[in-house]
Amino acid sequence: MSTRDSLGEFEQIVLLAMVRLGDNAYGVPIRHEIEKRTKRTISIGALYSTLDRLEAKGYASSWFSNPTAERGGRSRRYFKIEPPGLKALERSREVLEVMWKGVKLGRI
Amino acid sequence: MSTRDSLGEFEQIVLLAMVRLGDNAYGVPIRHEIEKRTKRTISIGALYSTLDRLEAKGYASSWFSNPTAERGGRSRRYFKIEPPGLKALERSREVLEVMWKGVKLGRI
DNA sequence: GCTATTTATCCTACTCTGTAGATCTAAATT
DNA sequence: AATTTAGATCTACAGAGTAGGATAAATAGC
Repeated sequence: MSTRDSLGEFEQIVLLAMVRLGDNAYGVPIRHEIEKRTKRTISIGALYSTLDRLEAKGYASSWFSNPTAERGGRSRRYFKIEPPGLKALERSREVLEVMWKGVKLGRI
Repeated sequence: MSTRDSLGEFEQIVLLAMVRLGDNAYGVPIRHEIEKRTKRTISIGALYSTLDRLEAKGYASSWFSNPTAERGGRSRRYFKIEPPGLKALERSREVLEVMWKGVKLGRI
């Protein structure tokens, strides 16, 4: 691992979507939440590989639900942010905050 | 190029350092500004390769100064953010803003 | 029961970004 | 001319971002 240990931008976005969704955080709604809020489409692959990496780093955990009674059967893989993920999110926000502090782009 | 066209986190940080420094934005002070504000060390190589990439994408421009009268001779390569860089910075900020909006990590 | 439909995740492959630090350049000082 | 100082370049690799086709599993309808 690098010495850096802060998050990439997309990792932040995915973690935040997870936080926003709470108990309903699995692949499909996570993707939907990001697309809805950021107005940009994200591919399925982009999402799942990021989720896998977040889990591998201990920033999130996942487990499978029993299938529901709705049509369409594959089990959902639910995600939850873990304490190191929370810390990393905070650090990332702080770093950008100190760099932005006082900057007004309009005046350049 | 990807379809994404927003900035990586470190790219944002470097562009913001450039903005903060105004007329004094060349390698050494850029690095110093980032280390001072974020409290993390960054390697010389990390900085220059990012600067090169930002320039290649048209987000920044650079030019060489005539050497000054100080000891230590190599010309400074000054950097300036360009309009597409400003736009990209704004977009990146907006994306993170909508994802953060209303999130309170303390309550998780 | 078999097939179509629906929901959802997995897999593979590739490009771009992040990171490191040794090396190279060139002027001013001694 | 040797040393010191400021500064940029180079090479190489690890990690994050991106894309979409393939796969899986359940229900609905016949």
